[in-house]
Amino acid sequence: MVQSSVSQRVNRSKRLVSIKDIAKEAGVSVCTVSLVMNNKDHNRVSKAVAQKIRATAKNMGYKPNSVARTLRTSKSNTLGFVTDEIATTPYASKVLEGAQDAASKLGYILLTTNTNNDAELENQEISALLRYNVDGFLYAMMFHRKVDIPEVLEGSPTVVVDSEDAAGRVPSVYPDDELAGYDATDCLIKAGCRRIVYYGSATPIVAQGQRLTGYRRALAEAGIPFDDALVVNVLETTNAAAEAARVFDEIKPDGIFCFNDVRATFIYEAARERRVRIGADVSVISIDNQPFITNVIKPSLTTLELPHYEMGFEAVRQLVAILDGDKAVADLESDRGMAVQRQRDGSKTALRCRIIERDSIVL
Amino acid sequence: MVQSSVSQRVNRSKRLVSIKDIAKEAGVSVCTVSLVMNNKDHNRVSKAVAQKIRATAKNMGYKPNSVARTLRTSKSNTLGFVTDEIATTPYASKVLEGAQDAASKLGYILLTTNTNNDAELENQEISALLRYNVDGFLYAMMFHRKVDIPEVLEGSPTVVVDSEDAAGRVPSVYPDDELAGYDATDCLIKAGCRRIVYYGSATPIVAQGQRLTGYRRALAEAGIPFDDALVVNVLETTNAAAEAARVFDEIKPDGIFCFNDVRATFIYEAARERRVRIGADVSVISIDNQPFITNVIKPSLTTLELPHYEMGFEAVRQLVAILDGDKAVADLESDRGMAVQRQRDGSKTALRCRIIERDSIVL
DNA sequence: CTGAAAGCGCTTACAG
DNA sequence: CTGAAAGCGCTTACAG
Repeated sequence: MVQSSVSQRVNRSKRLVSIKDIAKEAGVSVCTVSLVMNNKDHNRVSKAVAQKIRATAKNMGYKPNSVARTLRTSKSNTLGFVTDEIATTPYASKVLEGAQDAASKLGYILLTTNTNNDAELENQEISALLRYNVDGFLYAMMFHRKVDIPEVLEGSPTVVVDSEDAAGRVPSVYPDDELAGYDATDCLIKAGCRRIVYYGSATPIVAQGQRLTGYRRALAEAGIPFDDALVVNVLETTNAAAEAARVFDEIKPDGIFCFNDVRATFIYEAARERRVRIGADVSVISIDNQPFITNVIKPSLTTLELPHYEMGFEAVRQLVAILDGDKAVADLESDRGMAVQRQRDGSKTALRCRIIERDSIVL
Repeated sequence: MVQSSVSQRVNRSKRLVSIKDIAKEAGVSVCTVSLVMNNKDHNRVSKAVAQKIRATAKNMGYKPNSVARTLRTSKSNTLGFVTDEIATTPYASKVLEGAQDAASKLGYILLTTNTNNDAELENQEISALLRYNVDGFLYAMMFHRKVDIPEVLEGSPTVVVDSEDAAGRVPSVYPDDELAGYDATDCLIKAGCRRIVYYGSATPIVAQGQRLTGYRRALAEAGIPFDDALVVNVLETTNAAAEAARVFDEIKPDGIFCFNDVRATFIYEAARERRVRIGADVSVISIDNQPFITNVIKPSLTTLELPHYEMGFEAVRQLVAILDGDKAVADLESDRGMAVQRQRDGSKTALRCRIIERDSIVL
């Protein structure tokens, strides 16, 4: 056994000071103490007594027991954070960080659990959280998709993070991929590009469709006709290199909007082989902001950042608004929340992606 | 307010079935039910009664209330997971995933909190977890260092993750950086390298010193004299490129062991400029396994992977062993745990880094 | 083999 | 303004 286990175990028996202890010490009843400790003493307890109670509580180092309070009130100030698979994508765990920050500011803590994309395990884990009386759930996915809310969650306030409830019933917070497609394309247009390739994903995920839609909208607004031949959808594992070659050899665009940073590396490689200078001969923009890519490849890649932190933060804000009412979250401000624009449609909240300007766009 | 908030709020009042309900239904007392539900009925409750209780419990969908049990027993089966700053490093949140998996298998759940490297916030957050009666703590850092355990944690069983308790008192689980340095260097030696550069970190973090030590041990074992001139410590932000150039222009090694993948990209760039072929003219190995680097650069980079998942898993295993005894964790097996070798020294557990072979080493 | 009772720490009507 | 009492759901001696 580990060396220090014994000495550590000893301390476990230490009983914390309770409301009863301070009642005895202050010479009042427990209910008076309770009133005061919950700041419900106004016009119910004399100033002097309240004063004394507060003082002795402080002296004795009183900390309210959340477990007891939960049992009594069946309100735990606790949120279940359920993920399908955390962190297969780097930085996706920023979602958790945002959720934790918001929760902390609102007086909540998070019970987190990972379902490994296993429906049975998911059920078990959620049931476990339920037994701990969590007040609500964050149902967080690894990427933007239409998702079915598990049945066990019915009856518990829930907010979906980085996905949309397929049934359209549960509030959902996710990136505005249409706007990201628009912003990225618009950025190229503003840089003077007129022949813009969308180097997209051949997998029909939500982001692909919406980013393409945004691409088309930006073109339309600029009066540039849409040309199907400029849409090149690829798979990282199969035809990405070949299609990147074709982009330069046949299409010869002046701007390229890549679905993500990884795909952009194929464009970079093809450009290098042809001595096409990105940031000088052709402009490139993409989405994801994986610093290990965007800062490492030359020239550094201009890209849009998915609002991971903000999604977590906003989802908690909405969940607590459901739980405790809008006033409870009124003065909650995200440190970085100002960077995103919300776009609401019923119970859906699409968060704008921030653009990170680097050197891959021709000035 | 969000559309569905009202319908969601309604369900909150739903009371779950309790031990009392099933006692009434089965015509027995609550304590008999309690005994049975906790499988303590052997030789204390008749088989028939136990049978009946189990059946009605199942019928009524009984779920034990963990909050009540915690209040009564002051054992919550709950662990506090405290991080300094989650996920500034991609995949570092694998630590959490490993911890969650182990916790789930051992019947624990995690309360997670983020201190943002703020001592005051850290105190608050830990105090909050204490109020929820967590049985113990994981104190998880973002990278391997000597760390001071906050005072609030005293008295609570704690295991440090990805760092070492500076005082040497609290059990600590971290990567075996010395062995990583040894393994990386040894891998180059086995590939025939004799003139091996250690392209390290100019920041004196724990990993730097230990990897260098491992490098020297491997050299010594192979009978290769250590040459201080082959140690090139750099900073990513300042002299990495210049020093990488010097490695090729002056030192001309046949093998390069890079402190991490990001540094390896400087070596790659310098090699490319000089038309030195990595994987053919010179062998390169590094540490981190950031797939976005290692798989993207050509040739793909052979590298060692930090045991993030395993550290989280192992730390929970040790913590629960302290809490519930060694037998409680006896049949816990990590899905991937077999890939690591533990190296124990008192309360310290160093986990081996797995080597991921790719194409940057000359065959 | 089974039940009555106390109690974990707290909150909340209720009575005075 | 203050206190006695009940109860949240459970477990654990104790008695029979």
